[in-house]
Parts: sequence; C-alpha cells; structure tokens
Amino acid sequence: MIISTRGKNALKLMLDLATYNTGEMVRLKDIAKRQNISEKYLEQIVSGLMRASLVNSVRGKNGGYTLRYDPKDYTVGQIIKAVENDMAPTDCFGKNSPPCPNKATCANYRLWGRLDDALNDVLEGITLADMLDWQRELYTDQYVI
Amino acid sequence: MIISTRGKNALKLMLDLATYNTGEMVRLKDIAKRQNISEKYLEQIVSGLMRASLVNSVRGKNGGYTLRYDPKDYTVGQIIKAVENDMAPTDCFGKNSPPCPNKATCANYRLWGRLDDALNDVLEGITLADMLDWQRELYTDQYVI
DNA sequence: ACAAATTCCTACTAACATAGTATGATACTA
DNA sequence: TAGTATCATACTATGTTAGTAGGAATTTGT
Repeated sequence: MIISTRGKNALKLMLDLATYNTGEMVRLKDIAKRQNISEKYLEQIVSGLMRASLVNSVRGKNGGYTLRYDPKDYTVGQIIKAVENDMAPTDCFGKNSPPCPNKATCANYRLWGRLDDALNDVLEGITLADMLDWQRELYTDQYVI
Repeated sequence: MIISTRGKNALKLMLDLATYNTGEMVRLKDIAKRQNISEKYLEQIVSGLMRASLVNSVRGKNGGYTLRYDPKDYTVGQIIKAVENDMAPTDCFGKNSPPCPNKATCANYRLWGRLDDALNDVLEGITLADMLDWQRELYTDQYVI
C-alpha cells in the first residue's frame, strides 16, 4: 500500500481545514469528531504537517489550526509526502534507500522510474482546491438523482 | 511500497526466462545464480507464476521452466499481480478490502481512483518484450560511451 | 531397478512498518 | 491562575514481508 492511513487521514484533515476555512482557528477535537478519527492520532498527523509548515497553529484557549496558504496552493502530493514515511513505488526510488548502483543499466529501474513519474504527475497535478470542488460536486450529485 | 521485492523478483525471473528463451528448459538454480536471488525464495515466487499460468514447468532431471507465451504477450502488470498480495495505492481500491460504503460521495475515493488508473496504465502498457528491448539498449549503451 | 536431479509443497522465524493508545509536559489566552 | 489546546515521547498490538528449512513427488539417465 503506497498511501497509508496516515496519509489518507492527513488529507482528510487538510480537506476539513479547507472546508472550515473561515479565519477562525479550528480545534482538533472538532476535526476528530467530523472525520471520525481519534484526536490523539490526529495530533501525530498534524505534527507532521506543522513540521512541513503547511498549517498554522495557536495554542491555548480558543486555539487550533488553520491553513497557512490558499487551498489552490497545496498539491495533494505535498500533503501526503509531509506525513508519509516513503511513497515511492519501489525502494529503488525510495527516499530512505541508498542510490542503486545498477541504475544506469537496469531495465527494471527504468520501469520503476516511469511508475514513479506517473504517480507524481497525478499527485502534483491535483490541488486541495480541486478536492473541495469535487466534494461540492459529489455532495450535490446526491440530491440530483 | 507498492511493489515489494517479491514483485520485483518475479519480474527479474520472467525477464531471465525471456532472455534465455531458446526452447530448452531453464533451471531455477541457474536463474538464482544469475539474478543473485536464493533458489528457495525463487521457488515461492515461481509458484505464483505457475498458479497464474504464466510459465510452463517440467519436473525431474533436465526439468525447469519456460515462458508459456511470447514475451510481447505479457504485460508487466500481469506478472506483478500474479505474485503481489495487493497492489492498489490505498485499500480503498485493494482487492482484499471490502468495497467502500462512501465511495459515491467521497472526494478522496476519486483521487485514489485516479492514482490507481495511472498506475495500471503504466503497468499494462509495458510488455516483457519492451523490457527486453530496454535491456539490450542499455547494455549496448555501456560500450558506446 | 536405482540414483540423481529437479520441481513442488508446507511450515516456520525474524525483522519491520503501521495503527492506534496512553501519559504527561508545555504554552497560551481569557 | 485556571482552563484549554498543542506538543513530545513511549509503548503495544497487529499484520506483512523476506527469507530459511526440510522433505515429498516426479522425471531422466544408467
């Protein structure tokens, strides 16, 4: 599985922040309730997003989180990579793996490269704003029938 | 990691069979030596390929394996799926997962679907014959400098 | 018939990554 | 200063994968 639940939950979290992007701080507790994810688990995930400077936080009473930028300025890939350990299709392209000594002559390496490119094209080509649009569209579709 | 070493080794095995595709049976022992993979581990992998009817085998002395079809008739996806437990980018599209109840309205589900499509396009678009070509090309490149 | 070579089958172990929980410290705001 | 929320760390359980091991079944050559 290339995208773990951590990555999926990070995306849910960001989409939630984008949905409630009113300027007010959004409490983790509320996100946890809406997205049906344990608050403690969300804490771990949001800390990765903080480290990557994707969100703002304010501590203390009335504190919480907000998006740091406009939804159209986040790609899905950015978000997932912020929390995912390694997202490459094989360790030949893994960020935690040493560079392959045979990569110049290995036919397989070329294949994995194509896969990696295809993945990144999709993930870098879709923004959080796109996801918001989809969400609205899918939601209204429900009532069109 | 979407492609495990099992999948990668299956591909190496098939590429080896394609390279030594003379009509004679190819012994696992020789593949193991050439590809630097333990023979016992290869046994497990080739059993998956047998189950998927991708190779022929003959037991006993002078036995071994051969390709069942022409290299151009195998896609990379076919080979990998034969031995890989699950190759979907997320379990939303995993073959071992129950169908998602929210898929009609879930924006994330649409995203993972695009990823899955992109992956399959690459893997179904490349054949074993293509890999053979690459191998020759890369090999000769070495001596062109 | 027998011995050698090879595929086939099943079980096991070790290592690793992930999901999720638990506890409490730290910092901010009203 | 009391309350709330982030931040940090450690731990457990679970599942998957990599790889090993031993031996049964089958074919070929002598």
